Amino acid sequence: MNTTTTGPVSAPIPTVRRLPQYLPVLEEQAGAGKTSISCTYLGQKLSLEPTQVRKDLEAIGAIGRAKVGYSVEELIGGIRDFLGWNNTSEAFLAGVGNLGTALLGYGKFTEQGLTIVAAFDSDPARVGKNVHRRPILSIEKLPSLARRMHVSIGIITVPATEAQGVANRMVEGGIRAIWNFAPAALTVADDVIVENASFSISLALLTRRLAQRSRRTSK
Amino acid sequence: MNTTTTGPVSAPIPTVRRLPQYLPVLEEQAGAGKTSISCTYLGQKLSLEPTQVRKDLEAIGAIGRAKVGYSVEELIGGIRDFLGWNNTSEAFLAGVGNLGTALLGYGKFTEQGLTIVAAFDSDPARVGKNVHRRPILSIEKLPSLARRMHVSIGIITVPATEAQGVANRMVEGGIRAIWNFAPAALTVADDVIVENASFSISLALLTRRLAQRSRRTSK
DNA sequence: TAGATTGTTAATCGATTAACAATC
DNA sequence: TAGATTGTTAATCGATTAACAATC
Repeated sequence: MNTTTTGPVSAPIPTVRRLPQYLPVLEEQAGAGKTSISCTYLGQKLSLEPTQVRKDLEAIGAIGRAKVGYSVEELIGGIRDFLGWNNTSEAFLAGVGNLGTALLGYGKFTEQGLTIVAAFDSDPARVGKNVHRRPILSIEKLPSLARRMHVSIGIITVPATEAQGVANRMVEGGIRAIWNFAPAALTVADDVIVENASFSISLALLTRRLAQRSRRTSK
Repeated sequence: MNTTTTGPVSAPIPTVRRLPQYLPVLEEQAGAGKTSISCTYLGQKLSLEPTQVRKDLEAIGAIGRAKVGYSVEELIGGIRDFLGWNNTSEAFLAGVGNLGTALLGYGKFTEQGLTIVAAFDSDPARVGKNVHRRPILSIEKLPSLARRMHVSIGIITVPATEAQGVANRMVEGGIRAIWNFAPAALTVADDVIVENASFSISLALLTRRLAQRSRRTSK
Protein backbone atom coordinates (compact mmCIF):
# COMPACT_ATOMS: atom_id res chain seq x y z
CA MET A 1 0.00 0.00 0.00
CA ASN A 2 1.39 3.34 -1.07
CA THR A 3 1.04 5.77 1.80
CA THR A 4 3.67 8.15 0.51
CA THR A 5 1.84 9.46 -2.54
CA THR A 6 2.97 12.87 -3.65
CA GLY A 7 -0.50 14.35 -3.54
CA PRO A 8 -1.54 17.62 -5.17
CA VAL A 9 1.45 19.92 -5.59
CA SER A 10 -0.45 23.11 -4.96
CA ALA A 11 -3.40 24.15 -2.83
CA PRO A 12 -5.04 27.54 -2.30
CA ILE A 13 -3.36 29.51 0.48
CA PRO A 14 -6.68 29.91 2.35
CA THR A 15 -6.91 26.11 2.37
CA VAL A 16 -3.43 25.78 3.89
CA ARG A 17 -4.50 28.31 6.50
CA ARG A 18 -7.60 26.30 7.43
CA LEU A 19 -6.04 22.84 7.44
CA PRO A 20 -4.22 23.15 10.79
CA GLN A 21 -7.43 24.42 12.35
CA TYR A 22 -9.21 21.17 11.59
CA LEU A 23 -6.66 19.24 13.66
CA PRO A 24 -7.85 20.18 17.18
CA VAL A 25 -11.41 19.24 16.22
CA LEU A 26 -10.25 15.94 14.75
CA GLU A 27 -8.11 15.16 17.78
CA GLU A 28 -10.99 15.88 20.10
CA GLN A 29 -13.18 13.50 18.12
CA ALA A 30 -10.45 10.86 18.11
CA GLY A 31 -10.13 11.28 21.87
CA ALA A 32 -13.88 10.77 22.22
CA GLY A 33 -13.57 7.48 20.36
CA LYS A 34 -15.17 8.65 17.11
CA THR A 35 -13.69 7.04 14.00
CA SER A 36 -15.42 9.09 11.31
CA ILE A 37 -16.44 12.70 10.83
CA SER A 38 -18.51 14.66 8.32
CA CYS A 39 -17.82 17.93 6.52
CA THR A 40 -20.99 19.29 8.05
CA TYR A 41 -19.64 18.77 11.54
CA LEU A 42 -16.19 20.15 10.77
CA GLY A 43 -17.78 23.12 9.05
CA GLN A 44 -19.99 23.85 12.01
CA LYS A 45 -17.00 23.88 14.35
CA LEU A 46 -15.00 26.31 12.23
CA SER A 47 -17.96 28.32 10.84
CA LEU A 48 -17.36 27.13 7.29
CA GLU A 49 -19.63 25.82 4.56
CA PRO A 50 -19.55 22.00 4.30
CA THR A 51 -18.64 22.33 0.63
CA GLN A 52 -15.60 24.39 1.50
CA VAL A 53 -14.46 21.77 3.98
CA ARG A 54 -14.92 19.13 1.29
CA LYS A 55 -12.76 21.16 -1.10
CA ASP A 56 -10.08 21.51 1.55
CA LEU A 57 -10.06 17.77 2.19
CA GLU A 58 -9.98 17.11 -1.54
CA ALA A 59 -6.79 19.19 -1.67
CA ILE A 60 -5.00 16.82 0.69
CA GLY A 61 -6.28 13.82 -1.28
CA ALA A 62 -8.65 12.57 1.41
CA ILE A 63 -11.42 10.20 0.37
CA GLY A 64 -14.65 9.88 2.31
CA ARG A 65 -17.60 7.54 2.22
CA ALA A 66 -21.09 8.74 1.41
CA LYS A 67 -23.39 8.78 4.43
CA VAL A 68 -20.45 7.95 6.72
CA GLY A 69 -17.90 10.73 6.30
CA TYR A 70 -14.11 10.68 6.50
CA SER A 71 -11.90 8.59 8.72
CA VAL A 72 -10.73 10.77 11.60
CA GLU A 73 -7.33 9.08 11.76
CA GLU A 74 -6.81 9.31 8.01
CA LEU A 75 -7.65 13.01 8.06
CA ILE A 76 -5.22 13.71 10.90
CA GLY A 77 -2.48 11.82 9.09
CA GLY A 78 -3.37 13.35 5.74
CA ILE A 79 -3.31 16.93 7.00
CA ARG A 80 -0.05 16.41 8.87
CA ASP A 81 1.53 14.81 5.81
CA PHE A 82 0.32 17.59 3.58
CA LEU A 83 1.76 20.25 5.87
CA GLY A 84 5.06 18.41 6.18
CA TRP A 85 4.55 17.89 9.91
CA ASN A 86 5.55 14.25 9.78
CA ASN A 87 9.12 15.11 8.78
CA THR A 88 11.16 16.98 11.35
CA SER A 89 12.98 20.17 10.37
CA GLU A 90 15.63 21.68 12.58
CA ALA A 91 15.52 25.38 13.32
CA PHE A 92 17.68 28.10 14.81
CA LEU A 93 16.05 30.88 16.77
CA ALA A 94 17.56 34.37 16.94
CA GLY A 95 16.60 36.75 19.73
CA VAL A 96 16.09 35.36 23.21
CA GLY A 97 13.75 38.03 24.57
CA ASN A 98 10.26 37.43 25.92
CA LEU A 99 8.89 36.06 22.69
CA GLY A 100 11.97 34.02 21.78
CA THR A 101 11.92 32.43 25.22
CA ALA A 102 8.22 31.62 24.86
CA LEU A 103 8.81 29.94 21.50
CA LEU A 104 11.69 27.91 22.98
CA GLY A 105 9.30 26.73 25.67
CA TYR A 106 6.38 26.00 23.38
CA GLY A 107 5.68 22.28 23.57
CA LYS A 108 3.64 21.78 20.40
CA PHE A 109 6.35 22.37 17.84
CA THR A 110 7.65 18.81 18.02
CA GLU A 111 4.21 17.58 16.88
CA GLN A 112 4.46 20.05 14.03
CA GLY A 113 7.73 18.90 12.59
CA LEU A 114 9.75 21.69 14.12
CA THR A 115 12.72 21.26 16.44
CA ILE A 116 14.51 24.36 17.66
CA VAL A 117 18.03 23.10 18.24
CA ALA A 118 19.80 26.26 19.34
CA ALA A 119 19.16 29.90 20.16
CA PHE A 120 21.26 32.95 19.32
CA ASP A 121 21.53 36.40 20.79
CA SER A 122 23.76 39.44 20.48
CA ASP A 123 23.66 40.21 24.20
CA PRO A 124 26.86 38.84 25.86
CA ALA A 125 24.96 38.58 29.15
CA ARG A 126 22.69 35.95 27.64
CA VAL A 127 25.25 34.03 25.60
CA GLY A 128 26.42 30.86 27.32
CA LYS A 129 23.24 30.33 29.28
CA ASN A 130 20.55 27.78 28.56
CA VAL A 131 16.89 28.50 27.91
CA HIS A 132 14.41 25.64 28.02
CA ARG A 133 17.30 23.21 27.58
CA ARG A 134 18.70 24.90 24.49
CA PRO A 135 22.05 26.74 24.51
CA ILE A 136 22.21 30.44 23.75
CA LEU A 137 25.09 31.11 21.39
CA SER A 138 26.57 34.27 19.97
CA ILE A 139 24.73 35.50 16.89
CA GLU A 140 28.11 35.67 15.14
CA LYS A 141 28.26 31.90 15.12
CA LEU A 142 24.90 31.46 13.41
CA PRO A 143 26.01 31.34 9.76
CA SER A 144 28.82 28.82 10.14
CA LEU A 145 26.87 26.60 12.50
CA ALA A 146 23.75 26.68 10.32
CA ARG A 147 25.83 25.55 7.37
CA ARG A 148 27.60 22.82 9.33
CA MET A 149 24.34 21.44 10.81
CA HIS A 150 22.27 21.86 7.63
CA VAL A 151 19.61 23.78 9.51
CA SER A 152 16.73 24.68 7.17
CA ILE A 153 14.57 27.07 9.22
CA GLY A 154 15.42 30.34 10.93
CA ILE A 155 13.13 31.97 13.48
CA ILE A 156 13.52 35.71 13.97
CA THR A 157 12.43 37.15 17.32
CA VAL A 158 14.79 40.13 17.48
CA PRO A 159 13.69 43.79 17.47
CA ALA A 160 12.55 45.08 14.06
CA THR A 161 15.69 47.16 13.64
CA GLU A 162 17.91 44.09 13.80
CA ALA A 163 15.72 41.73 11.80
CA GLN A 164 17.28 42.37 8.37
CA GLY A 165 20.81 41.83 9.68
CA VAL A 166 19.80 38.55 11.29
CA ALA A 167 18.00 37.47 8.11
CA ASN A 168 21.18 38.14 6.16
CA ARG A 169 23.19 35.92 8.50
CA MET A 170 20.61 33.17 8.21
CA VAL A 171 20.68 33.26 4.42
CA GLU A 172 24.49 33.35 4.59
CA GLY A 173 24.29 30.12 6.59
CA GLY A 174 22.18 28.42 3.92
CA ILE A 175 18.86 28.67 5.73
CA ARG A 176 16.02 28.25 3.23
CA ALA A 177 13.00 29.41 5.20
CA ILE A 178 12.56 32.25 7.68
CA TRP A 179 9.75 32.50 10.21
CA ASN A 180 9.77 36.20 10.92
CA PHE A 181 8.10 37.47 14.10
CA ALA A 182 9.63 40.95 13.81
CA PRO A 183 7.44 43.69 12.34
CA ALA A 184 9.81 44.33 9.46
CA ALA A 185 9.73 43.76 5.70
CA LEU A 186 12.71 41.52 5.00
CA THR A 187 14.60 41.52 1.73
CA VAL A 188 16.07 38.12 0.87
CA ALA A 189 17.07 36.11 -2.19
CA ASP A 190 14.20 34.83 -4.34
CA ASP A 191 14.67 31.22 -3.32
CA VAL A 192 14.36 31.92 0.42
CA ILE A 193 10.90 31.53 1.92
CA VAL A 194 9.78 34.24 4.36
CA GLU A 195 6.69 33.76 6.46
CA ASN A 196 5.72 36.85 8.41
CA ALA A 197 4.17 35.98 11.76
CA SER A 198 4.31 39.37 13.41
CA PHE A 199 1.53 40.00 15.94
CA SER A 200 0.57 43.17 14.10
CA ILE A 201 -0.96 41.28 11.18
CA SER A 202 -3.29 39.26 13.34
CA LEU A 203 -4.01 42.19 15.64
CA ALA A 204 -4.90 44.34 12.64
CA LEU A 205 -7.57 41.85 11.62
CA LEU A 206 -9.02 41.95 15.14
CA THR A 207 -8.95 45.70 15.76
CA ARG A 208 -10.20 46.48 12.27
CA ARG A 209 -13.27 44.32 12.79
CA LEU A 210 -13.79 45.94 16.19
CA ALA A 211 -13.43 49.47 14.80
CA GLN A 212 -15.79 48.65 11.96
CA ARG A 213 -18.44 47.33 14.29
CA SER A 214 -18.33 50.16 16.82
CA ARG A 215 -18.67 52.56 13.90
CA ARG A 216 -21.77 50.73 12.72
CA THR A 217 -23.40 50.43 16.13
CA SER A 218 -22.70 54.06 17.06
CA LYS A 219 -24.65 55.28 14.04
CA MET B 1 -10.83 70.40 7.79
CA ASN B 2 -12.51 67.10 8.41
CA THR B 3 -9.86 64.59 9.46
CA THR B 4 -12.29 62.18 11.09
CA THR B 5 -14.08 60.98 7.99
CA THR B 6 -15.64 57.57 8.36
CA GLY B 7 -13.84 56.16 5.36
CA PRO B 8 -14.79 52.99 3.51
CA VAL B 9 -16.71 50.66 5.79
CA SER B 10 -15.29 47.48 4.33
CA ALA B 11 -11.99 46.41 2.81
CA PRO B 12 -10.80 43.04 1.50
CA ILE B 13 -9.31 40.92 4.25
CA PRO B 14 -6.04 40.50 2.31
CA THR B 15 -5.79 44.30 2.31
CA VAL B 16 -6.25 44.47 6.08
CA ARG B 17 -3.52 41.85 6.37
CA ARG B 18 -1.09 43.89 4.27
CA LEU B 19 -1.77 47.30 5.78
CA PRO B 20 0.17 46.77 9.03
CA GLN B 21 3.12 45.52 7.01
CA TYR B 22 3.46 48.85 5.25
CA LEU B 23 3.99 50.61 8.57
CA PRO B 24 7.60 49.54 9.29
CA VAL B 25 8.61 50.62 5.77
CA LEU B 26 6.85 53.95 6.19
CA GLU B 27 8.38 54.55 9.59
CA GLU B 28 11.81 53.77 8.26
CA GLN B 29 11.29 56.31 5.49
CA ALA B 30 9.97 58.87 7.96
CA GLY B 31 13.03 58.26 10.11
CA ALA B 32 15.26 58.86 7.09
CA GLY B 33 13.58 62.22 6.58
CA LYS B 34 11.57 61.25 3.49
CA THR B 35 8.20 62.97 3.27
CA SER B 36 6.70 61.11 0.33
CA ILE B 37 6.70 57.55 -0.97
CA SER B 38 5.53 55.76 -4.13
CA CYS B 39 3.53 52.57 -4.59
CA THR B 40 6.42 51.22 -6.62
CA TYR B 41 8.76 51.54 -3.66
CA LEU B 42 6.31 50.10 -1.13
CA GLY B 43 5.54 47.25 -3.51
CA GLN B 44 9.21 46.45 -3.96
CA LYS B 45 9.71 46.23 -0.20
CA LEU B 46 6.79 43.83 0.33
CA SER B 47 7.04 41.99 -3.01
CA LEU B 48 3.73 43.32 -4.25
CA GLU B 49 2.55 44.83 -7.51
CA PRO B 50 2.40 48.66 -7.41
CA THR B 51 -1.25 48.47 -8.49
CA GLN B 52 -2.09 46.30 -5.52
CA VAL B 53 -0.46 48.77 -3.17
CA ARG B 54 -2.47 51.55 -4.79
CA LYS B 55 -5.69 49.58 -4.23
CA ASP B 56 -4.78 49.03 -0.60
CA LEU B 57 -4.12 52.73 -0.08
CA GLU B 58 -7.35 53.58 -1.87
CA ALA B 59 -9.15 51.42 0.70
CA ILE B 60 -7.97 53.63 3.56
CA GLY B 61 -8.91 56.73 1.60
CA ALA B 62 -5.37 57.91 0.99
CA ILE B 63 -4.80 60.40 -1.81
CA GLY B 64 -1.47 60.72 -3.57
CA ARG B 65 0.00 63.15 -6.04
CA ALA B 66 1.04 62.07 -9.53
CA LYS B 67 4.80 61.96 -9.98
CA VAL B 68 5.31 62.61 -6.27
CA GLY B 69 3.59 59.77 -4.41
CA TYR B 70 1.84 59.70 -1.05
CA SER B 71 2.69 61.65 2.08
CA VAL B 72 4.53 59.29 4.44
CA GLU B 73 2.99 60.87 7.52
CA GLU B 74 -0.51 60.80 6.07
CA LEU B 75 -0.16 57.13 5.20
CA ILE B 76 1.04 56.23 8.68
CA GLY B 77 -1.88 58.12 10.21
CA GLY B 78 -4.34 56.78 7.68
CA ILE B 79 -3.39 53.15 8.20
CA ARG B 80 -3.43 53.50 11.98
CA ASP B 81 -6.83 55.21 11.87
CA PHE B 82 -8.21 52.56 9.56
CA LEU B 83 -7.03 49.76 11.84
CA GLY B 84 -8.38 51.50 14.90
CA TRP B 85 -4.91 51.85 16.40
CA ASN B 86 -5.43 55.46 17.36
CA ASN B 87 -8.13 54.54 19.87
CA THR B 88 -7.01 52.49 22.84
CA SER B 89 -8.86 49.31 23.75
CA GLU B 90 -8.37 47.62 27.08
CA ALA B 91 -7.77 43.89 27.18
CA PHE B 92 -7.67 41.04 29.68
CA LEU B 93 -5.20 38.22 29.15
CA ALA B 94 -5.95 34.69 30.37
CA GLY B 95 -3.12 32.20 30.82
CA VAL B 96 0.18 33.44 32.23
CA GLY B 97 2.46 30.76 30.79
CA ASN B 98 5.41 31.38 28.49
CA LEU B 99 3.36 32.95 25.75
CA GLY B 100 1.08 34.94 28.04
CA THR B 101 4.10 36.37 29.82
CA ALA B 102 5.70 37.28 26.50
CA LEU B 103 2.56 39.13 25.38
CA LEU B 104 2.42 40.99 28.68
CA GLY B 105 6.00 42.09 28.05
CA TYR B 106 5.53 43.03 24.41
CA GLY B 107 6.17 46.73 24.08
CA LYS B 108 4.49 47.47 20.75
CA PHE B 109 0.88 46.93 21.75
CA THR B 110 0.49 50.44 23.14
CA GLU B 111 1.29 51.81 19.66
CA GLN B 112 -1.37 49.48 18.30
CA GLY B 113 -4.25 50.62 20.44
CA LEU B 114 -4.04 47.69 22.81
CA THR B 115 -3.53 47.92 26.58
CA ILE B 116 -3.49 44.73 28.59
CA VAL B 117 -4.77 45.87 31.97
CA ALA B 118 -4.80 42.59 33.89
CA ALA B 119 -3.86 38.95 33.59
CA PHE B 120 -5.75 35.88 34.80
CA ASP B 121 -4.71 32.35 35.62
CA SER B 122 -6.21 29.28 37.24
CA ASP B 123 -2.97 28.33 39.01
CA PRO B 124 -3.13 29.54 42.66
CA ALA B 125 0.66 29.67 42.72
CA ARG B 126 0.60 32.43 40.12
CA VAL B 127 -2.40 34.39 41.38
CA GLY B 128 -1.45 37.45 43.42
CA LYS B 129 1.88 37.97 41.71
CA ASN B 130 2.70 40.64 39.16
CA VAL B 131 4.01 40.04 35.63
CA HIS B 132 5.44 42.95 33.70
CA ARG B 133 3.66 45.33 36.08
CA ARG B 134 0.24 43.75 35.61
CA PRO B 135 -1.50 41.83 38.43
CA ILE B 136 -2.35 38.16 38.01
CA LEU B 137 -5.87 37.51 39.23
CA SER B 138 -7.91 34.38 39.64
CA ILE B 139 -9.67 33.35 36.43
CA GLU B 140 -12.90 33.17 38.45
CA LYS B 141 -12.88 36.93 38.74
CA LEU B 142 -12.63 37.55 35.02
CA PRO B 143 -16.34 37.81 34.13
CA SER B 144 -17.38 40.23 36.86
CA LEU B 145 -14.28 42.39 36.48
CA ALA B 146 -14.58 42.50 32.70
CA ARG B 147 -18.13 43.71 33.04
CA ARG B 148 -17.26 46.27 35.66
CA MET B 149 -14.31 47.67 33.71
CA HIS B 150 -16.00 47.48 30.28
CA VAL B 151 -13.08 45.56 28.85
CA SER B 152 -13.67 44.85 25.17
CA ILE B 153 -10.86 42.43 24.22
CA GLY B 154 -9.91 39.05 25.67
CA ILE B 155 -6.59 37.38 24.90
CA ILE B 156 -6.47 33.61 25.31
CA THR B 157 -3.07 32.03 25.99
CA VAL B 158 -4.21 28.99 27.96
CA PRO B 159 -3.77 25.35 26.84
CA ALA B 160 -6.15 24.26 24.07
CA THR B 161 -8.17 22.11 26.47
CA GLU B 162 -9.08 25.12 28.60
CA ALA B 163 -9.63 27.62 25.82
CA GLN B 164 -13.37 27.11 25.39
CA GLY B 165 -14.04 27.49 29.11
CA VAL B 166 -12.05 30.71 29.22
CA ALA B 167 -13.84 32.00 26.12
CA ASN B 168 -17.17 31.33 27.84
CA ARG B 169 -16.11 33.38 30.84
CA MET B 170 -14.98 36.22 28.60
CA VAL B 171 -18.27 36.31 26.73
CA GLU B 172 -20.07 36.11 30.08
CA GLY B 173 -18.15 39.24 31.09
CA GLY B 174 -19.33 41.13 28.02
CA ILE B 175 -16.09 40.88 26.06
CA ARG B 176 -16.80 41.48 22.37
CA ALA B 177 -13.58 40.32 20.72
CA ILE B 178 -11.29 37.38 21.46
CA TRP B 179 -7.70 37.10 20.31
CA ASN B 180 -7.20 33.36 20.52
CA PHE B 181 -3.65 31.97 20.63
CA ALA B 182 -4.77 28.47 21.63
CA PRO B 183 -4.99 25.86 18.87
CA ALA B 184 -8.70 25.29 19.42
CA ALA B 185 -11.88 26.05 17.47
CA LEU B 186 -13.93 28.25 19.77
CA THR B 187 -17.72 28.35 19.75
CA VAL B 188 -19.10 31.75 20.74
CA ALA B 189 -22.19 33.87 20.13
CA ASP B 190 -22.54 35.33 16.64
CA ASP B 191 -21.81 38.87 17.73
CA VAL B 192 -18.46 38.00 19.32
CA ILE B 193 -15.39 38.42 17.14
CA VAL B 194 -12.80 35.63 17.28
CA GLU B 195 -9.40 36.10 15.72
CA ASN B 196 -7.31 32.95 15.72
CA ALA B 197 -3.63 33.69 16.13
CA SER B 198 -2.36 30.24 16.92
CA PHE B 199 1.21 29.55 15.77
CA SER B 200 0.04 26.50 13.86
CA ILE B 201 -1.65 28.57 11.16
CA SER B 202 1.45 30.55 10.36
CA LEU B 203 3.71 27.52 10.76
CA ALA B 204 1.53 25.54 8.36
CA LEU B 205 2.07 28.16 5.67
CA LEU B 206 5.83 27.92 6.20
CA THR B 207 6.23 24.16 6.40
CA ARG B 208 3.82 23.59 3.52
CA ARG B 209 5.90 25.80 1.24
CA LEU B 210 9.04 24.04 2.44
CA ALA B 211 7.58 20.56 1.88
CA GLN B 212 6.34 21.59 -1.54
CA ARG B 213 9.74 22.85 -2.58
CA SER B 214 11.78 19.92 -1.33
CA ARG B 215 9.36 17.65 -3.20
CA ARG B 216 9.97 19.60 -6.41
CA THR B 217 13.74 19.77 -6.08
CA SER B 218 14.09 16.10 -5.15
CA LYS B 219 12.44 15.04 -8.42
C1' DT C 1 9.02 69.29 -21.51
C1' DA C 2 9.21 64.25 -20.60
C1' DG C 3 8.27 60.73 -17.85
C1' DA C 4 7.13 58.90 -13.40
C1' DT C 5 3.27 58.20 -10.90
C1' DT C 6 -1.55 58.37 -9.57
C1' DG C 7 -6.51 57.15 -10.19
C1' DT C 8 -9.82 54.36 -12.30
C1' DT C 9 -12.02 51.19 -15.28
C1' DA C 10 -11.92 46.66 -17.42
C1' DA C 11 -10.07 41.98 -17.78
C1' DT C 12 -8.36 38.13 -15.59
C1' DC C 13 -7.68 35.00 -12.22
C1' DG C 14 -8.71 32.23 -8.30
C1' DA C 15 -11.60 30.91 -4.40
C1' DT C 16 -16.13 30.14 -2.66
C1' DT C 17 -20.63 28.63 -3.11
C1' DA C 18 -24.48 26.31 -5.37
C1' DA C 19 -26.39 22.46 -7.66
C1' DC C 20 -27.02 17.82 -8.17
C1' DA C 21 -26.04 13.06 -9.31
C1' DA C 22 -23.91 9.03 -7.04
C1' DT C 23 -23.79 6.15 -3.08
C1' DC C 24 -23.60 3.81 1.22
C1' DT D 1 -35.70 2.02 1.81
C1' DA D 2 -34.84 6.96 2.71
C1' DG D 3 -31.89 10.32 3.49
C1' DA D 4 -27.39 11.93 4.85
C1' DT D 5 -23.29 12.62 2.83
C1' DT D 6 -19.68 12.51 -0.69
C1' DG D 7 -17.69 13.92 -5.21
C1' DT D 8 -17.76 16.91 -8.97
C1' DT D 9 -19.14 20.29 -12.19
C1' DA D 10 -20.90 24.88 -12.97
C1' DA D 11 -22.03 29.53 -11.31
C1' DT D 12 -20.87 33.22 -8.54
C1' DC D 13 -18.21 36.16 -6.11
C1' DG D 14 -14.25 38.78 -4.92
C1' DA D 15 -9.39 39.98 -5.37
C1' DT D 16 -5.56 40.79 -8.36
C1' DT D 17 -3.64 42.43 -12.40
C1' DA D 18 -3.59 44.96 -16.75
C1' DA D 19 -4.50 48.98 -19.35
C1' DC D 20 -4.47 53.67 -19.92
C1' DA D 21 -5.82 58.45 -19.39
C1' DA D 22 -4.80 62.27 -16.20
C1' DT D 23 -1.36 64.97 -13.98
C1' DC D 24 2.29 67.08 -11.52
